[in-house]
Amino acid sequence: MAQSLSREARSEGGQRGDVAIDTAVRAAASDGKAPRTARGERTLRKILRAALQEFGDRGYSDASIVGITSRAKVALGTFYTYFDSKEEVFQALVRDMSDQVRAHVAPALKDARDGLDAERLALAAFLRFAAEHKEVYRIIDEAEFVDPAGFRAHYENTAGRIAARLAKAAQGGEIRLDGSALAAEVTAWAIMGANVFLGLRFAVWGNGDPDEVAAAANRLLSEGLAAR
Amino acid sequence: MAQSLSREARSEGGQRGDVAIDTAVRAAASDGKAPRTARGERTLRKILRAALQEFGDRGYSDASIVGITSRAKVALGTFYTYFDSKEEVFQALVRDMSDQVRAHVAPALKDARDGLDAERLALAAFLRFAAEHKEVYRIIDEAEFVDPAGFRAHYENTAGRIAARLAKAAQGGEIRLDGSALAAEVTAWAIMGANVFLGLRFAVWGNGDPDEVAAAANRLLSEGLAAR
DNA sequence: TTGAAACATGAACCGGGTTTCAACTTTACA
DNA sequence: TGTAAAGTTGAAACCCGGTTCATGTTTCAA
Repeated sequence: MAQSLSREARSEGGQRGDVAIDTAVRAAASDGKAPRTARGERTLRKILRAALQEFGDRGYSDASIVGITSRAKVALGTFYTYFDSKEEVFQALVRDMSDQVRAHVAPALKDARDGLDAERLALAAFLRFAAEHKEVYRIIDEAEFVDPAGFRAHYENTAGRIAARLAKAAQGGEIRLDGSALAAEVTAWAIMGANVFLGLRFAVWGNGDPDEVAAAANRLLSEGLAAR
Repeated sequence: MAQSLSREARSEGGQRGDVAIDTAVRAAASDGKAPRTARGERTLRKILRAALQEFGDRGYSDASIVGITSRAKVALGTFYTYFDSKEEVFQALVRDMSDQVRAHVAPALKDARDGLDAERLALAAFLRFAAEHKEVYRIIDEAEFVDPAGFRAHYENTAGRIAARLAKAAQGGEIRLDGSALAAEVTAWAIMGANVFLGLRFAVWGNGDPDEVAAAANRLLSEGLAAR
């Protein structure tokens, strides 16, 4: 049921450059305010898309429900058919954006020649995504204050995925490994933090070529800084 | 003149664990709303201290002027003797916190045996500071949305300082160096991002021992991940 | 075709927070 | 000691945006 609705609605949305919003649709759906009609799902998607834009370019506190509904071209009250509050849409969006990032990075890993190369490709994919979707970057960052739980979940999941990749590479003997659990977690968080800030500097603000930036960062990661 | 006022006022403030707020005092002072009296400076300091607490534990949008003035134990209207708006105090605070971080990290560098060791000590000092002053961490982070210019300035300055340290170490032949300007900037931002996220994970959220975390991160930085 | 459920509408309500201001108190300095 | 400048006060004006709700429209299944 939900399946067929999704397929129907997706075929009319999805302009170039837009990110999908399926996770948010499902999140809202599991919320007791699920649309039960194709029209309903279409409206929900319009609102979610509009909310992404509104939050993306005005920030949480300057964003307004009127702003969202007028972008979506629906009446003010319609918003409350699908969400209980401003905060709730934002949370739905955060979960979705978290998923978006993962979904855009994952396929890039397929081409990796080895574990370190996977990290390079992951970073390059992330940089490309961040450059093209600054709104997404911004929403996740602002979640630190508006939806701390969602924010934390996003980064813990991301760090967990990095740690898992490193563990696999360590098992294959490709990267050095000192058994300490702390060292493993520190490494994962350090890589993640570096990636996020490189995204801020070179994708969101400046324009560095994603591949060059990723290559430079990868050399640092594999060889370190100490002279031979 | 301002000198003697500062000395006077400082002697009555400064409870244990508090961060200083001198830069913010000066910033406000250069703003046309400078206090011209010892009493005035005392009040300004009370407001700034209160604002730091209020923003620190409620976040920018939940923080209120009433909250600030009642913490400071001054009347609501007094606030507007020193600041034109809520945003303006926040900006003053951001500049100040940026300075605080620098001021707490700088002295730790004196004991460094070499360039890489300096980075280790810098991180350890930062972690200690972040653990003890989560409000400061939070305010700088939230500046991304409330005071983008201040936020950007903070990180560009920080990255610049890291880059300068690395350049010096490279000149001494201690760390490898490929001449590329991009690589140098990528390295500085990567280190900074790693530090910030390690601060979030181990100082603000969890509790990792600053020295152990810094040691683990430093090994990653100097040796990299590639197996021998 | 029809009626019940789902959805859409936007004016009005409402609370909370920022900012103003005129009266009052304290400080500085001659 | 006197007075102008600096600082303090808090009630009230003012603004703005989130949320509600009664009414009207569309959808869907029988």
